[in-house]
Amino acid sequence: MSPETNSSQLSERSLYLFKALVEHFIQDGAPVGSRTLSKDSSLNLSPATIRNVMADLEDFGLLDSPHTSAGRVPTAKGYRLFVDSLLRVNDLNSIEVEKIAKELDPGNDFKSLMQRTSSMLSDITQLAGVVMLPRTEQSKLQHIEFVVLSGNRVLVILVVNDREVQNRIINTSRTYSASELQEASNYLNDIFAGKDLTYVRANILDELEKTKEQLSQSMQTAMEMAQLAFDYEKSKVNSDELFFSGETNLMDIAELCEVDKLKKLFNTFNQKRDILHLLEQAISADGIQIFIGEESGHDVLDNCSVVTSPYEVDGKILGVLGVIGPTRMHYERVIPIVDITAKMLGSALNLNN
Amino acid sequence: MSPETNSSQLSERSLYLFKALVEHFIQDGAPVGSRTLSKDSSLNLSPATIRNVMADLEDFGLLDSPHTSAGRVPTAKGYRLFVDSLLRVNDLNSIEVEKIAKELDPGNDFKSLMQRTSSMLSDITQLAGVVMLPRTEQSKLQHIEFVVLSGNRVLVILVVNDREVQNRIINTSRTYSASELQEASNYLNDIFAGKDLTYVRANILDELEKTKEQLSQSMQTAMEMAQLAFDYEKSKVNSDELFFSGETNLMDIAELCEVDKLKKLFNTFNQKRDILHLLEQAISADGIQIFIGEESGHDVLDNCSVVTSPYEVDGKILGVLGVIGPTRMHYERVIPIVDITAKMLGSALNLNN
DNA sequence: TTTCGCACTCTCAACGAGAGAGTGCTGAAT
DNA sequence: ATTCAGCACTCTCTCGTTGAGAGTGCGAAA
Repeated sequence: MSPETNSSQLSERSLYLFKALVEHFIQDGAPVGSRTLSKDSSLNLSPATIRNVMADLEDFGLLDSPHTSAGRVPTAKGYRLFVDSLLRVNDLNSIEVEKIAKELDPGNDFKSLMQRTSSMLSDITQLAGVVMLPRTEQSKLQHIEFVVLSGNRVLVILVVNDREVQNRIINTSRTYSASELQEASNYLNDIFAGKDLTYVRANILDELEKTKEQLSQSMQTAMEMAQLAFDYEKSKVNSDELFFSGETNLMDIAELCEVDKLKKLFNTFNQKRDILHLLEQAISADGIQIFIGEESGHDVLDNCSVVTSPYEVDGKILGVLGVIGPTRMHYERVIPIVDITAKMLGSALNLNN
Repeated sequence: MSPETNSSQLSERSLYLFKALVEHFIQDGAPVGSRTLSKDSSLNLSPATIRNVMADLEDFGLLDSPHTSAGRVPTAKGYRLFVDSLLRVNDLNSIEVEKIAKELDPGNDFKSLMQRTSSMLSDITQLAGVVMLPRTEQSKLQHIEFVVLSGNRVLVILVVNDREVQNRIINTSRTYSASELQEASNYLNDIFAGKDLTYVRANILDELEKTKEQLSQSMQTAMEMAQLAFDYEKSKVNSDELFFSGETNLMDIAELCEVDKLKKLFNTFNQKRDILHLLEQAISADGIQIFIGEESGHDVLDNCSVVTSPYEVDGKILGVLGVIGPTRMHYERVIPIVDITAKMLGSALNLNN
């Protein structure tokens, strides 16, 4: 059962044939028979010999046959061995690297960059692209600002992490004047700017106590506002952001083209929850990570593989991006694309700072 | 060819039978034969007689038969007659009205309300829901604010129409201090708050000239910033916002369940352009509008109908919402749902003010 | 004008035959 | 001990056929 069992107990030749079979299957999508493989592989073996080898591989759980006379197909375990030990990844040609670089022009809009990255991934791989931007634990409050709206409503604007802007509207019990709120924001910026959001939340009450004693009206106002604003933040589901694109590319994949499977898959995308969960597993990996078929634990992803890589700025992981496609995908092409995209997105974000 | 031709030249009985046929087809989705209709309709006519009537209806272009021995199916023109002249709309029962009302709790987040409305529509109809929020021509600037970011970047925050917040980051040629920008925003708020965005854009240059003469440094700064900010606005595509949901519901519809049709349809949703175009046509209509099949001019919407209604606040149309489903949908149910949702969304937004 | 009867058309599901692809096993050759 | 040719076997897929079922159109009768 240990992964070593496979590669060590199998002969060089078996592995060579296995690799040839997987490549053939990825190319054609049809079960591969002994005859095909005999003609295909450079070692001159008869179909009969190859059949023996294939029977061994099937015993190891690397291959499966849909039915008695239908050639062999790699299992999830087979794919795992393939991507872990046998696959040789292509280098991307420079034209494609250029293309990726061009699409990742940082620009000024954070979300648009994420969206473009996702689109680019799906475009270039003809699969579904996904970029996750986790709600960072560490959120440094940079600036807080209040704007009076009509009807006892106040717009709170938080600038976080030198990049991200959060807006929320709070209902207040009484009408505040613009100058009052100006004072409040000045005060809050003075004490909380540069602090972590969780710290801010935790210390509002303390500050409120202090200011009560000092009885300054403006500070009192500031604290009231802040409390409302950050309560809202707390109540808000801590939803990370996920940018999909090219889901429809998956509709061409023969393995998935039954409508009800597609429906389940698309529903999963829409809910985001499961995909998030999957990507969160990848966030701690220090490079390309590949989830194959059922391995991921989500049975909608049968016949699907997810190739992911975290992207980082200044050695700090910011998020995860990746590609979702059929298990039968061109890993040797997809892997370097995901890899380089993650790196380039990282540096694009770095420039942005 | 004029719509009157149909209803006037056809006998009462023909129309009655036609209506029965359409209702039957909407229910079952199978072509309706003369025998079925004979048993179904309360007027006691033999199948043969009904066949004669159906032949007439076919001549009028209201019915079609997939093949010689397969009963009849309504054409787009037939549906048009049906929804325009024959349909009697159900009243919604109060439980459903309650349900809609509950989902449309205004809350404070504008976009979330739109999203919830769309979800609710798709949920309750089991079709695809869509809510459009057009980028309003009239955008009153309420407040402008600058925040210094690192690296010569400045965050511009515009509050527009007492509700909407726009963020953009601009690159500046030199570093500005926080107090400089504070002064700038004060100045800009003084002269431009309450004005229309297009007016602001148009008058920045004029003001710039004036301030040049006065040579005040802070005003000069303000104008420079404003110009950068509003140039950005100009370059930004004037993209209206569209909230879809429940697209996957359409995967159950028998008429659409071929994968390549679905793919085209979903691509259309993703591009948004065509759907926007369609909804924009509905914005000037003063109530429910129904696009049937190819009528819409977008051939991906073959076999689809779109039921729309504009929603308004204070008599001013804010946007359009609707439902996309098969031509064979329960109009008598969908129409009142769309209608009441539009009205309730209108009043929810009104409360919000 | 309505209806009955009848011949006709078209689809669909079921069935069976045959081709094609691929296997596993056996026994001989290397 | 490998390797491999031969062979019987199995399974799928396609195609043609067939019969049932549904529905039509038309002409003649009521």
